Amino acid sequence: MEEKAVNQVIDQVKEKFSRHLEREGFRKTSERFTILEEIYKRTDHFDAEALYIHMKTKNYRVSRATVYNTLELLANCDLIKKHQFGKNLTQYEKSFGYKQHDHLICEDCGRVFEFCDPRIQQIKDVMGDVLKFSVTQHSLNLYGKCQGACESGI
Amino acid sequence: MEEKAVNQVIDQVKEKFSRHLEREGFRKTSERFTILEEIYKRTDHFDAEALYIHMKTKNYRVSRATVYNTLELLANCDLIKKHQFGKNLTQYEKSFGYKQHDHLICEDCGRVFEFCDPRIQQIKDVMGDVLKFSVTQHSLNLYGKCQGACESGI
DNA sequence: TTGTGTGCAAAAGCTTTGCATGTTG
DNA sequence: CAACATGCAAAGCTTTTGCACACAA
Repeated sequence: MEEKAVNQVIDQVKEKFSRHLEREGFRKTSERFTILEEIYKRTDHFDAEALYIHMKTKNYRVSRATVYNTLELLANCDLIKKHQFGKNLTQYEKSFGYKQHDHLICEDCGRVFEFCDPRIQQIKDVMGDVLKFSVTQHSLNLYGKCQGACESGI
Repeated sequence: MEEKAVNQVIDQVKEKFSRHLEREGFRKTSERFTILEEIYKRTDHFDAEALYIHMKTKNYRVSRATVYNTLELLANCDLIKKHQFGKNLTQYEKSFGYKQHDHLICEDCGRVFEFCDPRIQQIKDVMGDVLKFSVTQHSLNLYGKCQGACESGI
């Protein structure tokens, strides 16, 4: 059953978050776990405001400040990943259990697609070596036009 | 002489900008050319506010609105390139005559370095093909720590 | 002369901060 | 119960917009 799997993942990420908060000496508040749960129940890419609205819609009593605060904490323990897709707006995606991937952004419809290519890892390794730079992370975005859904007017 | 070369480039980019404005039916205002000139006299990466302050310092009478407007025009004709290096702030760099390159950003000191790797072109080609996506541009940033200047405390 | 571009200031959009109150450890 | 987290609203920062005036075509 699909939902069972989702719940399993939610248990795992809560556990991981819990350990992170403990390790760093932060408090385990209900808001933090609720936000994490809602993120993992939902899909794909979102921004802070959308998440805030979502929480409000579900009648949770949270503030923007807490949303931003929690997103920061979750990013710090790799439960979500921060992105910028060409706009001055931070977008997030859940990252637990996801394999490394990069993004294709359609300049027409704004949709975000994902892809993997091992060459990016090679670039990181080689460049870190050559330039005496310890690379911790990267961001690769390809921009263009999706010839599928978008061009057929969907 | 170094300065002579700079002036030659400035003449070339003004010419290119002029043709672009003509083609698109925009007016050739002194502000637009002055901003272009100041960008090409200066170095590397900058943001809109820094450029605005720079113009003010030089006693040019310009507004932020015109700076933003002109940056947009220059980006549209490939005389400058827009970037976001992990902050919600658009940064720019002159791009005329520069070969394709990507960026390494030091998470400690914020400095931006450049590198080239042909593999990125392969990724663009292959992914565009596989995913039926016409890739027009990309952005690849590597984040980490520069073991040189930064770690020795400079 | 006509209408686009400009300067200025105000507004908008995303994010952070200050403060009083609530909750965790 | 002490310190940290929260909610709320205000402030901050980057970017955009509205309007009257200036100037390119």
